[in-house]
Amino acid sequence: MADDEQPAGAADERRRKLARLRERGDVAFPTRFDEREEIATLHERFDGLEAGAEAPGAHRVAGRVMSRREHGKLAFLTIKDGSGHLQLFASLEALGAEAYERLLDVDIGDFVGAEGTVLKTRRGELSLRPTAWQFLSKALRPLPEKFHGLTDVETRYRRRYLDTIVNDSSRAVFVKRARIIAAIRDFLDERGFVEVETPILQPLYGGAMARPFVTHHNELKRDLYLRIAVELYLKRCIIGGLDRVYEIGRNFRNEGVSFKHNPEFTMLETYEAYVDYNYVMTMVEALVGTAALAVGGLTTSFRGHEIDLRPPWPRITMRQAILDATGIDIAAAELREVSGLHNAIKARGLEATVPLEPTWGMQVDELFSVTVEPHLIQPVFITEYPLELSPFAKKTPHDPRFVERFEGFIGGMESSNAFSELNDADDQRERFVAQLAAFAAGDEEAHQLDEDFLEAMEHGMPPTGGMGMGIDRLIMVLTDSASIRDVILFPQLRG
RNA sequence: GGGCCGUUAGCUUAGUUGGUAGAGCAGGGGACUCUUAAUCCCAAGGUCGAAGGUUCGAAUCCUUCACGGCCCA
Repeated sequence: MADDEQPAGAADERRRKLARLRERGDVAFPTRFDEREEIATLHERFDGLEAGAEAPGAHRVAGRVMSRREHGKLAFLTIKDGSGHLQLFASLEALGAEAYERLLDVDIGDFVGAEGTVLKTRRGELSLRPTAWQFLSKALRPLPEKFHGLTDVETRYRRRYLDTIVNDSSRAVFVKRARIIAAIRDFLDERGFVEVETPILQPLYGGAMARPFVTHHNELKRDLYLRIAVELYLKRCIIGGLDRVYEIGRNFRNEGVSFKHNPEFTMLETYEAYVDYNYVMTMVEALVGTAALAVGGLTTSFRGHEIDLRPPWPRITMRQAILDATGIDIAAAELREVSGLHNAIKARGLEATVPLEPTWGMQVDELFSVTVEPHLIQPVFITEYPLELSPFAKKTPHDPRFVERFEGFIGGMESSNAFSELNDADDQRERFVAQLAAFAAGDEEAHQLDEDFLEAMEHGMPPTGGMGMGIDRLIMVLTDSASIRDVILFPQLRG
C-alpha cells in the first residue's frame, strides 16, 4: 500500500487540523505526560463503583483515541493504552467551552492525555471526566473501521501495528508469547541451566537437516551461513564443562512458508550432561506444562481440539506407531531394505498418498509423516528413529538401525526433538561420512562434515541428553493460533 | 510446484443473462448533556489489483501477470 493510495481528502483534513492546533499554540508532539496511571490500574481500583457514583481525587490517563460519540454538550471518547480501554466522559460543563471545542477536533487515532475524576456512568461504564486535557500526538492516517475491525489477512501481517491496535486478541497473543518465553527461561534457570549465545553467522552450518541461507563477509572474503540450528555449538559447551546449557534464538532455514513454517523461527535447544533421552522426556513434559500455566492451564483448545498437556504423555516407538496406523512392521526382516518397504506400501494400496523415497530411512520418515503425524493431536512422544535420519543420536542397544531419539508431537505438529547425544567421536565421523554420501547422491539437506566439531568431541564428551523445541509452534498450541504467522509479529510474505 | 478461491472508497462490503458502481463505518457540515456499532439531517469520496483481448458497450466474459488465503506436494 503506497502513499498515493491514501485519499487526498482524509489526510489533508488531518494535516489541516494539525496546522490549526499549532496555530492555537498547542504542542502537537510533546515529549512526555507525567503522573500517568495505567488504565488497567484504574479498572482494578474503581470497577467496584456503583453506577452513577464518582470517586474523589484526580487521575491522569493517556492513550490513543479509538472512538468518539458526540452528544451536544457531552461527548464520549474511548481511549486505549497498552493495558486497556477507558471512556472519557467529556462535558462542556467540566472542561469549559474552549477545551471542549478543542477536544472535539481530535481525530480517531490521535493520542491524548487527560486529567479528571473517575466515575461510573448511569449505564455502568467506568469513565474519567476530564477537567483538563492535552494533545500528545497527531495521527495523519485513519484507523481501520471500528466495528468489523481489520480482517484482511495480508494487511494484518504486513502492517502488524494496525492489527495490534485494532484487534485486542492479536495483541494478546504477543503478550502471551513473551510470558511463555519468560516462563521457559525461568524453568531452565531454576534447574541450573546456563543460557549461552552462539554464532548466528557460521562457517559451516549444521545440527539439522535443512538448506541454509548464505551470506558473505567482505573483509574475510568468505561465505558464511546463517545457522539452521545451534546443536553443534551447544555440544562444544558441554564438552567445555558447562554441564547444563540452553539457547533460545532465531534459526534460519531456506525453505517454503506454510502454516507451520517461517524461514526464520525461534528455537530452544537444551543440553544436559549425564542424562539420557528418557530423562529429557520428563523435562519436556514439565517444561511445556510450565509454559502452559504461564498463559492458562494444562488443558488448552487448539484447532477445535481439547488438548490435555498433563504428564505423563504416552511413549510410542515409531515402529509401533506405523504398525498401528498401517499394519506395516518396519522392523520385520523382509522390510529391512527399501525395496521390501516399497512392496509393503504398494501391497496396502498406500502408494497414492505415500510418495516412494530412495532410501529406507527416508521412506520410513515419509510413511510416518503421512500416516501417523497428522493424527497426533494429544501430546505424545514418538521414540526410536531410523539411524539414517539421526546423525547425532546414539544407537539403541537392541537394534543398531534405530537411535535413542524422540520427537514430541502436539496438535498434529512436531514440537520437540531430542536424543541421547552421540559422544563417540569415531561413530560420529562415520555418520558424517554417510551424510556426505547422501549429499553426493542428491540430498540437499544432508549434513556437512564438521572437522572442528569432531576434534572437540575427541577431547571427550560426557553422556548428554539434548533437546530442541520449536517455540513458535508451542505458542501456536498455547494460544490457539492456526498459523505460525499469527504468533510471529512480522512473518515472511512473498514480495 | 499443482488445485480451488479471492483482490471494488481509508476499513467492511453489495453489484442480476455484459448496459458504464451502491451501502455501512471512518472523514467533512449541522442537531443533540448518560452514549458505548449512539442517533438524526446534508454533502463529498472509486483508474473496480495490472496489462492485453472479445464486444456497439466490460467490475462482470477470455488470456497473461502480480499479490494473498485455503488445500495438496
